[in-house]
Amino acid sequence: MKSKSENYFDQVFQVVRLIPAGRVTSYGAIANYLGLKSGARMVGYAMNASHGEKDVPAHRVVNRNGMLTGKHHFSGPNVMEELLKKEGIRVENDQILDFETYFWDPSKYLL
DNA sequence: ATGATGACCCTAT
DNA sequence: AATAGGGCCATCA
Repeated sequence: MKSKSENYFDQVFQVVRLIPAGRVTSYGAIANYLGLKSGARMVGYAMNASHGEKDVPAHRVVNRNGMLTGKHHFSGPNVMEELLKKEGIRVENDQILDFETYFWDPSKYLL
């Protein structure tokens, strides 16, 4: 059933898996790196499929605003921020503090 | 095939 | 500065 669609998600999974611990990135950054014309929306959709994957730290992926928009999609309501806190990232009110400091740009680091 | 939804982003007022 | 709306396109019913 997957066919080529799986390849599309695979691209996103690859990048997300490459995110170093203690770092975060945004959907738009991934979409930009992969050149996804679809926009950041499909990146988030791919993350939804990442639920079945194990090595896909979706908690390290947040929106452009550094806000944990997808925290509700995790196993628990506060799982995402808890994971980020364990990584050493400060999270408050579903938003990452010093987001720019922890931001990890794939097109810049993966180069 | 159409309609509706969505872990978003950008531009305009 | 803050708020509102539109656009992008893949997946589901």
